[in-house]
Amino acid sequence: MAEQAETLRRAPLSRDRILRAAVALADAAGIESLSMRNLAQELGVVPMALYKHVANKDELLDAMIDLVVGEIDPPTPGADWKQDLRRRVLSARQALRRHPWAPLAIETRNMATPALLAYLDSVVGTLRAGGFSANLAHHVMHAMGSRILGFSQELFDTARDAGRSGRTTPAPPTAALPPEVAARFPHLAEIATAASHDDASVVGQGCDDQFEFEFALDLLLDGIERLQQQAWTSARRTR
Amino acid sequence: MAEQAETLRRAPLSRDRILRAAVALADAAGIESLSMRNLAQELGVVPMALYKHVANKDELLDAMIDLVVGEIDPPTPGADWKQDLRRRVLSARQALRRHPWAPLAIETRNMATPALLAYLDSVVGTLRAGGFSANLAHHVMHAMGSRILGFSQELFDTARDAGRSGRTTPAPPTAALPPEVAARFPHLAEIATAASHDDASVVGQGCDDQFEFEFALDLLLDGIERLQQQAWTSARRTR
DNA sequence: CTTGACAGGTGTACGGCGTACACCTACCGT
DNA sequence: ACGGTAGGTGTACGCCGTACACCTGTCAAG
Repeated sequence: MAEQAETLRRAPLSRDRILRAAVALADAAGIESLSMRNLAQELGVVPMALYKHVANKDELLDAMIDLVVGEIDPPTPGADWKQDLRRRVLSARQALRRHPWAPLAIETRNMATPALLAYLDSVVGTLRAGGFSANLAHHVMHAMGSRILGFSQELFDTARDAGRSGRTTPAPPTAALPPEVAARFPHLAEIATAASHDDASVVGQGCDDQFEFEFALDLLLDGIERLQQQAWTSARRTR
Repeated sequence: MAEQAETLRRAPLSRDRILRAAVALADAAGIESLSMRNLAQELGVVPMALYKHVANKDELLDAMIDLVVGEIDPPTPGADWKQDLRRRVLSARQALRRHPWAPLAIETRNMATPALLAYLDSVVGTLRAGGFSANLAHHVMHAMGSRILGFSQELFDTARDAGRSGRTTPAPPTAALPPEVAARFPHLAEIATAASHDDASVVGQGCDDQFEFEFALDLLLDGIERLQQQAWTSARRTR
C-alpha cells in the first residue's frame, strides 16, 4: 500500500530522467561511483528497471557523453575561422569542466557517438570554409588532438581526479611539490613554483590551468595559421 | 605429491616476475583482461599469492607504467634541445606503441610514479639547458601535454582499442567511413579519405598515425622555438 | 639438533559489479 | 471483457578486488 503510493508519487522512469540523473551523479560523486545500482537507488528504483530504457552501461555512458558534447557552442557561420575555432574550443573546455568525469569517459569509450561526430564535423566545416584544404584540415584535426574537445590531459591535473572521486575542493592551483620529491626532481620543482603568466605582476603564484590551456591553444592556432598562409602562398605561386 | 612437484618446478614468484607477466598479459590480451585472477593463473599460482609481492592492483598498474616509461630513451646531454626533445618524444611514442594499454593506464592513474617524474624532470632539464626560462619551460610542458609521452588521444584511433581488447590485426589505416555516416557528416567524410602526406605521390591513402603525430609535434616544436627566440630577443633588447 | 620466527603460497569468504531471465502488474486498444 | 504489451521487480550468476586465517618449508639462534 505504502509502496504503491511511493511508486505513484515518483515520476515515471524515462531515458531522459535516467540520463540526467546519471550525469548529476557523476558530477557530484565521480564517475567511479556511477554504478547501475547506485543510479537506480538515486532514482528510487530497482537496478534492472534501468535496462528497460538503456541497453547497458556502455550505451548509458555514450549517451551521457553526447549530452555533454551537446553543450558545446554551435559554430558562427560567417566568422573568421581562427576566432570561431578558438571560441568553440574554449566552449568545449567549459562544458567538460562542468563535468570533470567526461574527459576520462570520452577517452575510455570507443569514440563514435553521434553528437561527437557532429561536433567534429562542424569543426572541419569551419576549417574548410576558412580556406583549408581537406588535407590540411585533416592534419589540423590530428594536431589539435583532444585539445579540440577542450582538454589536454594535463600532466599534473588537479581537476582530473575530480572525475573519479567527486567534486574537488577549490584547491590551491598545484601547490609546490613535497620537499623530498623536489630534491630528487630539481627541474620539476623549479618550474612548479615559477609560473608567472605575464612578464610581471601576477599575484597568484602556481599554475593557472586555463591560462596554460589557452597558451597551448594559441600556440597551435598561430602555427596552423602560418601553415595555411604558406599553403595559400605556394598555391598562388604555382598558379 | 604431483602438486608439490609442480610447485617446485615453477620459478618462485617475485615482484619482477609478476610485473613482467602483467605487462605481457596486458600486451597480449588487453588491459581489461588483466585481473588479479587471470594474472595469477598465468603464473600458475593462486590470486592471493600476488599480494605477497604487490600491495594491490593500483600499485601493480603504477609499477607496470614505470616499466614502460623506463623504456624511453635517456637524454643526450650535449645535444640541441629541439632535436633531443623530438627524439625522446618519438622514443616515448615507440615505447607506448609497444604497450597499447599504457596511455589509458597512465591517464587513469593519479600520475605520480617515480619513473614518470624522472622522465618529465629530464625533459624540463633539456629545456632549461637549452636556454628556456623556468617560466617558458613550464608553459611548454603544458603545451606538449600528453604528446610529451608519445601519445595524443588520437580522436579516431585504430590502435586505441588494442589497449582494451588485445592485439589488433594490422588493419588498414582508418578506412573510409560507412556510407550512411559519411552522408550525415560530409566534412569528416571528406578529410577521412583525403590525406596524402607529401605534396603528391603517396601510395597509401588513408591516415598514417605516425605522420600525423610528427606533424603535430613539429608544429609545436617550431612554435616553441619561435617563442624562445622571441624571449631571447626581447631579453637582449632590454639589456 | 631443536625450535621458533618468518617469508611465501593457499583457501575461504565478503561485498560490489553488470546483467540474463522469469515474473508480475497496470494499462490500453479491440 | 480481454489479451498484449510496456515497464518495474526479484533472484541469480559469474566476474571482480582483497581481508583474513591458515599451512608449510627454510633458516638462524639456542
